[in-house]
Amino acid sequence: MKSDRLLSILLLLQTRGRVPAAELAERLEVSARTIYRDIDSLSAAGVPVYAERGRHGGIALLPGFRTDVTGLTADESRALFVLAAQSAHSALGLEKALSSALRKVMAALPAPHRPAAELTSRRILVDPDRWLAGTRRGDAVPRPVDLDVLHTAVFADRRLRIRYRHSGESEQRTYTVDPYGLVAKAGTWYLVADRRGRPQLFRADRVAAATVTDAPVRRRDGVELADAWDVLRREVERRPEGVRVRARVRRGRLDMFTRISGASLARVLPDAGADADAHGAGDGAGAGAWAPDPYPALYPFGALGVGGDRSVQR
DNA sequence: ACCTCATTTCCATACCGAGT
DNA sequence: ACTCGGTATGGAAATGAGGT
Repeated sequence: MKSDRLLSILLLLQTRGRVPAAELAERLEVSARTIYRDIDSLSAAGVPVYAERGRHGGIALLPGFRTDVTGLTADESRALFVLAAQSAHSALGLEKALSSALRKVMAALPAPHRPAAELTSRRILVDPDRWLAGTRRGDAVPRPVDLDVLHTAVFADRRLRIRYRHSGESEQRTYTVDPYGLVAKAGTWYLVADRRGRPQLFRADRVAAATVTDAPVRRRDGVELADAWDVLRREVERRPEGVRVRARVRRGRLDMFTRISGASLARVLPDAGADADAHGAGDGAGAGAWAPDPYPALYPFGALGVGGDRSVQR
């Protein structure tokens, strides 16, 4: 425990410069007295750490002192910061641990690697959750060359010219866009970019061709990938499109049904009675369910079967 | 000179393992 | 079971540096 804390202190000091003992104590959940003892231990171990008294004082490392405990290459460190964007950590209650781990990695990275790792965390997002409407079709993987070009434009801060095929259209359109970054949403890559100053989402596997231009990117002030993504994600999930479906599902399987379909059940119909055996149900009544506007999309076909109009609606 | 804030010193408590 | 030594931790007062 103590050795872990000593390492945390060391890396915090590397990252932040001078830090008051009270702040270290708060962050590491011990008393300031314990922090001072840890500083003594670090000092005894040969770490050039010193305390500065008075107003604006604090604990600091001698200028120029750094540890490099990772041995990571530039690409390896960038890969770590892509992983770090996953919300799964918060779902597991590991958000704090992740933040602490990243702080350690960032602090321990060789100085030349740090800007790239930091940039990666701002230009790449991984959102493992499926769209509310449950997009399942295709799951097409973009040709590597497409993603490479998009990737290059994002990190080189250049405008991008793309030929893009919209959903349901056969012809391609050409756009010049200002990329914020790439987002992996449920395994599908998207380019988040401004087109004529407005944020737009482009599925990477619908980008037929892409060219990185010489023109520098024109991003809106103060807008980061996460902000633009948040706006676009909400827009997509508000869209009232999709397929209206009425399905028969065993009552005991409703929970699994909504989980698999990725949709929220709008209404459970009264017991379908005579149709109860339609799927060989032995455990009770059938239930009709469909999703009304504004979320009418369900894609449960195949997995559970669809009863068509056999459900009874009162 | 006085005040504020950060560090240091002193002392007490808790816990653990080894020895009796 | 008890004692002892070592380690870790926290509270409170003292000390010191810098700002006004």
